[in-house]
Amino acid sequence: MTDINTSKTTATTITSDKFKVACSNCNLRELCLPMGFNAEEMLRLDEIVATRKQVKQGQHLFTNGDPFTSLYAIRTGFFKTCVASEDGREQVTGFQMAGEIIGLDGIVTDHHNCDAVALEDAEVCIMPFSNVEHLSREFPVLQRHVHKIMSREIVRENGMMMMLGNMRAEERLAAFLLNLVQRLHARGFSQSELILRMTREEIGSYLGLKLETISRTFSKFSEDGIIEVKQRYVRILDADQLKQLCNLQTSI
Amino acid sequence: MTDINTSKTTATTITSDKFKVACSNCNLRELCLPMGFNAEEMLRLDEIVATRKQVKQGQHLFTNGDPFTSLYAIRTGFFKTCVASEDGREQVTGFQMAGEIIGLDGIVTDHHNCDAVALEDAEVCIMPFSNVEHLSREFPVLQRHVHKIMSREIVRENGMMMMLGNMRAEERLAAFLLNLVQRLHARGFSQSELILRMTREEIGSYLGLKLETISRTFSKFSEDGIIEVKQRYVRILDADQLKQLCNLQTSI
DNA sequence: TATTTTGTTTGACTTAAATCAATGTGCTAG
DNA sequence: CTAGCACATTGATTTAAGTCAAACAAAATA
Repeated sequence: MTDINTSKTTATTITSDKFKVACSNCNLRELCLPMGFNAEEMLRLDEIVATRKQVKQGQHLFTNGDPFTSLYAIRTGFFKTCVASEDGREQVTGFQMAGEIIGLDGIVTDHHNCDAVALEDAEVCIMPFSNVEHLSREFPVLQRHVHKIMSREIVRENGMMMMLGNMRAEERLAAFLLNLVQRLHARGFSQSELILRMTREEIGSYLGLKLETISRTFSKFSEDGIIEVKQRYVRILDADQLKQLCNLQTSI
Repeated sequence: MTDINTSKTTATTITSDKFKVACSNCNLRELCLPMGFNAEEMLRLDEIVATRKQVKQGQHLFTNGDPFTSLYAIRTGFFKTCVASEDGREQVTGFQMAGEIIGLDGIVTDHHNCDAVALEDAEVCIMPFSNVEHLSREFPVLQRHVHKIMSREIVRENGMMMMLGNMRAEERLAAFLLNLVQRLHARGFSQSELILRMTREEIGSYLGLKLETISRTFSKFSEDGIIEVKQRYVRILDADQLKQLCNLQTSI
């Protein structure tokens, strides 16, 4: 377990390289660095990411109905977003990790339309949306980036609709694992092993399945030699077979 | 059938009032009218909606993989958007009517990530996205509006995920009908009757169900006196019961 | 008008996943 | 160390929706 995404155990050892990679996308300042800004422009961009916030495991970053003021760029930690129906059924709509943005759901109504909950201790950058908009007017490259972030979320959710509408349990779980591992890999973690930050029930909610089905499907994959599972630890033994299982393009 | 959304039969009779309402949202010029722009500013905004395009029934407005250059504001007609998996399964991701925007899926990758198909003869405004971005920098109110359009789509898709992940066939169809009729009502059409522009199969694809299930559920609703169905014509007899069936907030 | 074609309804049967239930596992805290 | 708790696994059974198939209706075409 050298390379794995065990934040608590290895958080102190991941000091420079890993951390830089993991956070390379995590706020707009770092993000715009490779876009050729000068020092002064960088300072301006810093205005929108000056404030940081710690969120303890289990705590809500925001809740459905909260007034919308800011987007949040995740620096460290892991979140879920979920919506609830009137009669209490809950649907996890996404899992977000370092470098990803939460809060886009609030723009349209000026209040949030889902809950964001930390699945482990986390740190976020608070980006007041009026600042984002103001600076977007000044820096076209930032404006385009904000648009891309929103468009990416729309495309991701299109893929989720395909998954929930058309795919069988095995396909869904395969696509889910591949997507997770791919995103972790882009942050410098292993391609073949990961620690799940969520329960079987949360995975089930996300994939439109019950927790028992998730458990059974994990066991099936394990028996077939496709993965090795032990509690939250998952190692991918046969990525090709996993890819074959899901004909969905998890490209984004 | 006085008030119903029969575009072909009544298109010529809907000249002034109805047409204005139906199209009140249909492009940025009309949309920004109530925002207090002066004539000169209006002319500037006209730049991005100068071009119109006709799309015949069955034709693609754009196709997955097409280079992304523009958003499209629907003036008249009805579209579906859909994504396909590698093995050919198709998922309808949305139905769009006059006043709504298509093409947001293309921003993130500079090419489109779904197909947009006209379900009846349609006219759209072509809005080159670079123009939209340019003018957004100049007019904060337009910038905010563009952000809201994207956020609304994200929230809508969150609701779809709840639907596809948690709701039963009856709930899905009830929510679908209520949503359609509500959007039509906002455009000046009847609250209680509508003409479906799509097949049972397309409804099924959208709702994650098979066409036979759609047909059976229509029949069930009809037997229960909740709706009257005859082919594509639907009249809602008991909206309350329909609302009770779906505990989903179809607010947006 | 006759004839395909396309879309819809309905019935009989199957199945994937849900539900219900029991047991197992590994933390956490006293 | 062990008691309690949250989470996970596995088995038995049920069920909502899918599948297969036939008949029907409406629209398009000849």
